[in-house]
Amino acid sequence: MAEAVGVSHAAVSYAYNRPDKLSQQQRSRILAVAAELGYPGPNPTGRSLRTGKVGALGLILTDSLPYAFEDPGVALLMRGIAEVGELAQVALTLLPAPLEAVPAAASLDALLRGVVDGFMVYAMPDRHPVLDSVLRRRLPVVTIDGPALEGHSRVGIDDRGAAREAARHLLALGHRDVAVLVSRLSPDGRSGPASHSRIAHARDRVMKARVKGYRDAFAEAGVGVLPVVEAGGFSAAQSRAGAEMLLDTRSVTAVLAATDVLALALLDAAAGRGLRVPEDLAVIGFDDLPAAAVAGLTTVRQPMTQKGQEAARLLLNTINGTPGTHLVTLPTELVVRGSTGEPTTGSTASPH
Amino acid sequence: MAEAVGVSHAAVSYAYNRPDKLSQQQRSRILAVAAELGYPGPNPTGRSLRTGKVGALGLILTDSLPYAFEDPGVALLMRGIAEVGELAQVALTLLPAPLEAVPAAASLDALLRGVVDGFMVYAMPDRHPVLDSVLRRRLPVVTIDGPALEGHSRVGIDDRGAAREAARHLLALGHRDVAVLVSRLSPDGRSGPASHSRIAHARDRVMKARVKGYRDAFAEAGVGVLPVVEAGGFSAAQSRAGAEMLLDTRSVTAVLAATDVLALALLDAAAGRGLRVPEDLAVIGFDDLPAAAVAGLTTVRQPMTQKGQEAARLLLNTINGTPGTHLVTLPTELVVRGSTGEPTTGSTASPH
DNA sequence: CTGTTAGCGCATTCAC
DNA sequence: GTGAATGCGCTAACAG
Repeated sequence: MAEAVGVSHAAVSYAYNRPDKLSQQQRSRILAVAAELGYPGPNPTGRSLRTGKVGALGLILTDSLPYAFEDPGVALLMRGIAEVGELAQVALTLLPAPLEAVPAAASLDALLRGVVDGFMVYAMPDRHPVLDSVLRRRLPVVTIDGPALEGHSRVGIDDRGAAREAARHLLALGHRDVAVLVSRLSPDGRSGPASHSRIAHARDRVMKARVKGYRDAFAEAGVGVLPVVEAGGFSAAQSRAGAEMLLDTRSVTAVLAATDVLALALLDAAAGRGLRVPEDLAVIGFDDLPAAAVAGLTTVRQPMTQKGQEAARLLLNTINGTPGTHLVTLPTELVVRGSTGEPTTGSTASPH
Repeated sequence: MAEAVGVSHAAVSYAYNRPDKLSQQQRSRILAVAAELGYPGPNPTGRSLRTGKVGALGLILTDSLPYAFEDPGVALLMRGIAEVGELAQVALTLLPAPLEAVPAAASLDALLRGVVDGFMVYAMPDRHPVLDSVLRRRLPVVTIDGPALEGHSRVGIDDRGAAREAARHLLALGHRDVAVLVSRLSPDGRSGPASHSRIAHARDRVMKARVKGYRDAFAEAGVGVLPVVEAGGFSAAQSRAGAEMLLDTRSVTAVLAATDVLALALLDAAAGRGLRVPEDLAVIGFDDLPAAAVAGLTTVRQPMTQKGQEAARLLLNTINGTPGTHLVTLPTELVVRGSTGEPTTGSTASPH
């Protein structure tokens, strides 16, 4: 503390944080000297150590960060988080969540080192190693669409119920030959038709819940078969490949796409084959991304931005000492646009 | 340090950070006790205070954070940053940059408190108060498309040259009645036709440079008039309003849109009026966002992701002690698609 | 190999 | 009002 130039130590601290505890004159003199000496003001790290607060919320996304920015849904989520973060004057720290393949010790470290006041965990598959690391930090945690963590708040939607509603819509229109397209059921890179067992052991809770919802509706209606195809991941390339694969292997009048990204890829793939939507192929998505409206996609709307807001608010509250854990379930809504209609008598979407 | 349970203080630290400096047995014993006691491992804040490093890169965006997530270009930039950051095992911290209107003292504080090892500043207008705060921190800084800061590295493109090339393309096609649409010249919310003086005093360097480039080409060609219309901001809504305004007030055969977001809005607005592109209206954008390819937009490609990568690398190097400041200028390229063509003899795009 | 010592920069007591 | 002392949790350097 080089500010021995006149006054003593704590006075400097007061000058910055407690203007009331110092004489006006003293304060401005200190600030002037500081400016002259190029003293940058209280060091945030020192302050954090002392106060125990950092002023940053950590956000952990599945898979690698770089990919996350490809996902329009993530952007909406972050927007919501940023809105309340900005109001509360806290920063948003994106933590690099290591891929599962990486040896735990090496890169989970980075996460453990993250200087934040709490974590938000988005769409993490069950039993992902990162969860242990997060829990070990003993900081406030809020999961979003993630696993329910003992003693921590969670925000999400009723994925199963919403998916059920989407499937009912298709059934009501008369579709019986329907397939499901999901991004992935477990983070192991596998793609292609998914067996019952694979679905039963799915680690991606959101995808699993949506598949369950679709099946609920078909079971209700007494329509037995509902094949599930897995794209293998969330990226645009994987989504497109999954769409092509489904169209290659299945002869259906409609597809239940578990995300809008998949549905949009399906629309492209269908157009590439000269299939008319919805006459030859009806498509229903999930999420209601901005692009869905443009494409005229029938889909399930979920309030992604609000999800982010809620999560950030919940986390902030916990950080600030409000006790209690909350489970917030946000509403969804089926949005019917032009990509769904009654099936034509002969299915023209045939294999190859 | 409650770990007086057997060994002494620093040994615990070694157990976590320097396995080689401890006997295998000692180490595992410490770790076992830690697990039992629920000791979360070394506290990141304490470590940071001691080592002087945090493990996080700060990113400061113009205007408010929430809006930034609406901008597809920002997503690409962050993607690049995240790629490098993930490799280097550092987190990315998004700092809330206060709006200019807000009284400086209040919210610049949050920024000063940001616990990071260095800053990346994106597209900051000249003389924005946030710059002072950043500089005051005396941490490494890299600006992206931002003002050139004395002694700090910078990455950008040749906006003026690239814009010149875009304008030349239009001139070569035979267009003479052309208008420029920019998002904003200064962050004061003004929209509408921009006077020469307003352009000359523009604080948004990127927009200003592009306008200059457009003008260069028209001056070269001896075509005098090149009206500039300002949308007032970057948002989708403002872009659309700006596009409508331009179409309302100007009778032109082509528009030089200073960003793809504006160009895309223009395409929509034109479609809404039944104008054919490029026959009735030629449009050229800037950035080459993914959406530009889909829309068949002629535009200037700039490597946004690479911008992020370079900036992050530069910052990381500086943080790690590599001396020197660098000015990196990335290449651009004119991408001709379907939105530009020769003007038809009679301009059909008439006011109202 | 192991334990001890000494700050990193700060905010908060408490005494004056 | 102001100044001096204390400890937040850690790691680097040194001494055993």
